[in-house]
Amino acid sequence: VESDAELDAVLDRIKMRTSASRGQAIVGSDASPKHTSLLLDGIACSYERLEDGARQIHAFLYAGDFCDLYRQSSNVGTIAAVTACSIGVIEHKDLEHLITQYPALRSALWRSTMMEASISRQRLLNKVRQSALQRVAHLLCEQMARRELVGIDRATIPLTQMDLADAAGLSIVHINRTFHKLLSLRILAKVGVAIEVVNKERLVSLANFDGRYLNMPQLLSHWQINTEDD
Amino acid sequence: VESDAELDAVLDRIKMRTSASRGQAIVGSDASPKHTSLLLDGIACSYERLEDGARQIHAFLYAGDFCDLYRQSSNVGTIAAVTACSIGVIEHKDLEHLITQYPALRSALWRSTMMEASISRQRLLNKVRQSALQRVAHLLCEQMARRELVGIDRATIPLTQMDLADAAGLSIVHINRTFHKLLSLRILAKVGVAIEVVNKERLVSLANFDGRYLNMPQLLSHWQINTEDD
DNA sequence: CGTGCTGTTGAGGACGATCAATGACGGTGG
DNA sequence: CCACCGTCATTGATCGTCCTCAACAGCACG
Repeated sequence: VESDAELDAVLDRIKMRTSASRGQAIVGSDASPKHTSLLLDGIACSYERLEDGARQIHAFLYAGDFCDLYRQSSNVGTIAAVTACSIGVIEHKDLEHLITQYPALRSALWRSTMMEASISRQRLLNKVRQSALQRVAHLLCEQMARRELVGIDRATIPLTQMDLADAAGLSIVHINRTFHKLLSLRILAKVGVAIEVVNKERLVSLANFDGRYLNMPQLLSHWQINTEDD
Repeated sequence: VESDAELDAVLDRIKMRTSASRGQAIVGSDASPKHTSLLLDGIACSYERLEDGARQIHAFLYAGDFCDLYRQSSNVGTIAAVTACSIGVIEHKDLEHLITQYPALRSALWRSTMMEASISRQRLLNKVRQSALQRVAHLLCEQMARRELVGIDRATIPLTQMDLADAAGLSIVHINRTFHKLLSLRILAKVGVAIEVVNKERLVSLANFDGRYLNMPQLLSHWQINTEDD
């Protein structure tokens, strides 16, 4: 998400690397750990357990995302691996040094916070009053867009139907039926446990997806811009 | 939302006051006006028109809220008066002067942006997989909490059932039935066109409402705090 | 060879949308 | 004063979407 120089500087500060496999927690409910986790590879998700035991997925994380940014704003919650993940750990102290050294870093962090906010707002629109078909389509479009931003071209999204269900807020059974409808429409295809998007145009038009909300930097108003140059 | 000294300074810069009555737009879809509107009195809402003509209300605004903060993050949208409103207009130039003069102002603006993000995230949780009864209850709890923050004690919320419907994403008909259920539970009462909360405890427990997410300042992590002292 | 996770399929039922009609109230113009 | 209109609230009936319960198939892993 950051530019080259800053990225290298950040990667330099990674003291320790961990890995996690599907289902394992990356960041638990520790109040305030002394370190920050940066997702280096794989897909993770930020979720919350509801009273009835259901799992509500707030967001999916890709390589380059700071895990704790997502947690702070959702107040409470867990970050867990969705696919095999590799995680870098950075000390808070080091990160703060970096921020004073590279002011652009702070803006980058802000930008990703804003992006997450924008995503959840967009989701809000799409969850209410939209059919399950559109919800799922939109969710998949969002993943495609995020993957592109991180430089992944493969049209294969390694999410299970359960992941979709928990993220879309629909029952597994209904996700399955919806999924099959998308199969019969030749929009998706099955690749083992993963989902392949075979007709992106139709997916986008079905979801009424407008990826612009993911590219916010230009859209930020003068106040945000102000914070960048001090 | 701001503290005394800053508030006075801001109010001092108000060049012009406008008023709007129910339904009138306060901020239209102007790309980038040269001024910023501050809601001084009344209730407004930030909404968006969907393709099918339905109105989706993103947020309700109370006295002290900057209208444009809400618009920037929802990308596009309109701010309209829900009750009779009084609006103060501030030039961008003046506002920027104020920000350099009172650094705390910037944090205040950020905080309210974050609060809005937090609200929409919370809404997301409550819209999906919650019954209409709980959705409405939660929405009303949110309004009560926001009103308290602004210093309004009256338990009478001047929203029509249509406003509720558009904000909750439910049909007017169903809102009406839900509303009557809340009446028969002795949780709400009718006061003319407005809604009165007669049993707040039960409303809160029904909605499973945890107002903590509205008081974010303490929750903000070190990165946010950093932006306050430079 | 059992156990667990994921996916699949059927049947019944709850919730909320939509359509349609009606009532209540306030304002406006004749 | 009254007829007319617009907004908001109310109520009934029907229907589609999605949930829940329940059973079962495929597959990996021990």
